[in-house]
Amino acid sequence: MAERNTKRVTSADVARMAGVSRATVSYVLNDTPHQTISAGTRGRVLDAAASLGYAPSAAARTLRTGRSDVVLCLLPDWPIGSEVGALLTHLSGALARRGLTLAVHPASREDRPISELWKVLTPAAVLAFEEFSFAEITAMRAAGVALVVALVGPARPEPRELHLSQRLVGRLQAEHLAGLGHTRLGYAYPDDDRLRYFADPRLAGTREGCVDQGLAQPEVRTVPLDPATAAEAVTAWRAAGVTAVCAYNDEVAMAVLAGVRRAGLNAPVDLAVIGVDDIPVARLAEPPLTTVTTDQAAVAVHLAGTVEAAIAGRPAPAPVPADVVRVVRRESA
Amino acid sequence: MAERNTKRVTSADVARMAGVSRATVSYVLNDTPHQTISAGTRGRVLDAAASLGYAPSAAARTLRTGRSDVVLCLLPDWPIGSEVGALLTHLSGALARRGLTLAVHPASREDRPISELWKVLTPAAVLAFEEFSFAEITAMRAAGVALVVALVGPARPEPRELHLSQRLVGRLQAEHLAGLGHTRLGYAYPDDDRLRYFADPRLAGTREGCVDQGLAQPEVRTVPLDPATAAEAVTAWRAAGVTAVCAYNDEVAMAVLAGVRRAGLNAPVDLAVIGVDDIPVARLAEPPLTTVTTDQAAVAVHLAGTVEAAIAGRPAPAPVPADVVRVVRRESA
DNA sequence: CTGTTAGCGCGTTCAC
DNA sequence: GTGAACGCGCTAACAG
Repeated sequence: MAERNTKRVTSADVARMAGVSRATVSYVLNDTPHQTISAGTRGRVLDAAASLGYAPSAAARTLRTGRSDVVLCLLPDWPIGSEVGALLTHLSGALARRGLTLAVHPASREDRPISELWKVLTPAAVLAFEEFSFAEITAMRAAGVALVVALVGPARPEPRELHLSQRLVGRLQAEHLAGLGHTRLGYAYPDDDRLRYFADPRLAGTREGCVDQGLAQPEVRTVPLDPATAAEAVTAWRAAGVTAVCAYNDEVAMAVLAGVRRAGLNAPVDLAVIGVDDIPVARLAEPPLTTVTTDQAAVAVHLAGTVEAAIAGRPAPAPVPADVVRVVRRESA
Repeated sequence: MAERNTKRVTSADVARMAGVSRATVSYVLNDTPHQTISAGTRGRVLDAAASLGYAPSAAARTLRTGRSDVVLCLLPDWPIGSEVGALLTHLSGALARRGLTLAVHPASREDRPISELWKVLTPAAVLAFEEFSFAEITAMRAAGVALVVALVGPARPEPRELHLSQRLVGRLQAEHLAGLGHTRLGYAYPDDDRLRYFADPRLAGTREGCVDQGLAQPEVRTVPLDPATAAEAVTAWRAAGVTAVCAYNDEVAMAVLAGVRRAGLNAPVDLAVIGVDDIPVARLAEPPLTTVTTDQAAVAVHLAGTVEAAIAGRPAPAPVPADVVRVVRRESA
């Protein structure tokens, strides 16, 4: 109640109020194992801490332990969609429940090199959408960062954390279209090269789905967000016998729809289209866009579990289940 | 070069290598005023620091000075668009050039209260999109946070940092439509109540623009992202003699366009529409959407200047110029 | 068992 | 230009 802060409340203040030493305060507040503190003392310390509004100084703790409770997430300089925004929001909550704080850092060319960043924040873990160099990884590890992950990127020794859900997305698109009776699929690949680390696993998933459903491999075409160019792609697909296309995301899907109209055709009768993300304008498309959504909350929980396990030195949790992705059926497919 | 890190490099290492005391290292590296260090010593310290790859521990510095170089930006739990994403990216760069590090924290209900957050990070400044309580503000100030700003929100004593650019956006929409000969405007207000802190200043700008251009006040209608409901709004506008509408953003604008089609009409002949943001799918709309964009880099630089000034105790810089906003002309208006 | 004393981690800054 | 203390929480060693 009495929160008439003027200066920072330190553990010394709590100790004084509870009539114990600072060490005791620390033991109580951290539930230190192998230290037995009487219930009475414990209660007095907890009460004092609460009534003073005590929050330990992260700086001091970090200085002492060599590692902060911050999980640093480096954003790429390429456009990230609302999907990633939602993921981060959920990740923030999931980490908070584990006593970790998410700090997101939007990259920018004018920025200092990332080494500056982690040296400055001494994070417990670093997540990134872009690749780290080997030198960077070893340097961070040496500096005490428990987990360093590139969420996406070329699948090397082990697959990336976010690959699985991306693959599931692509697979589900193919399954949905196959279920509608389509046998010849197209794949609308994004024009921005920087998106390939997301696009490749999605396309791989679609390929897998085609194999499973006994369909031929999809006809892949790059589709920029431009009606005229998209119309050319549509014409080419039609000439190849394609009757339905999986798009990298809803934006590309809407470009395909614009291309269909521009070509004087109609979706889904002339060409069915399915996107990814269910962005707000997907339902405003002409026709409203069928799309695949991901349960970002579930992915976030998995990611948080992976981070926590790495920090505690425990093995990583089981991968996300296949039902994190789901089709939102509208008129376009 | 020799960056074979194994442990953290500390100022003691630099001091040893340069053959001076730690105090001297600190003075050299911080360019401390009123401390005269000979050029020779200076050079040796700088060389040692560089060759060791020395980066001061932020934790120790924060512990000592009571304030970190982190600028904390709290995101709201309501959907933020790519506009804000771009702003943050530029802000990150602009702050970095001033020696400050941006840490973005996506809010979430499951999160701990924000007091936990700033107590833990001891940021130099806190920016937020939501309102702080008076108690929170005083507590943060007392804890050493130099600047606490709610970027948007009800304009109280002084207007919010981001109000001006929002007003300029709304004003420019009205001016553009007036320039096209329209005399009776509509305003498409977003359905999500949490967006009103952005929507209100935009609408206020449109009202100002109408006054300046000698037009009647705009006919305001709430437009959800749903074609059927949007069609009703379109019909009502038409009945009221409205020939052009300013939309809160591109998504709402695309809803209006969907409503126009649903009502069996055509844009821009039956109703002209102008959006805000120039999201990627705006050019894919039917017809392609005319919209207003903001130079987020300029806004970010202004914001960074405000933060820097507050930390240094200097007066705030001049507000952003009117030309941070610009019309992207396409077919819808 | 219960709790205390003491020193560390690292950059900053005052006094000599 | 240097020695030394400080900021604050953690934890090994130790006393009652």
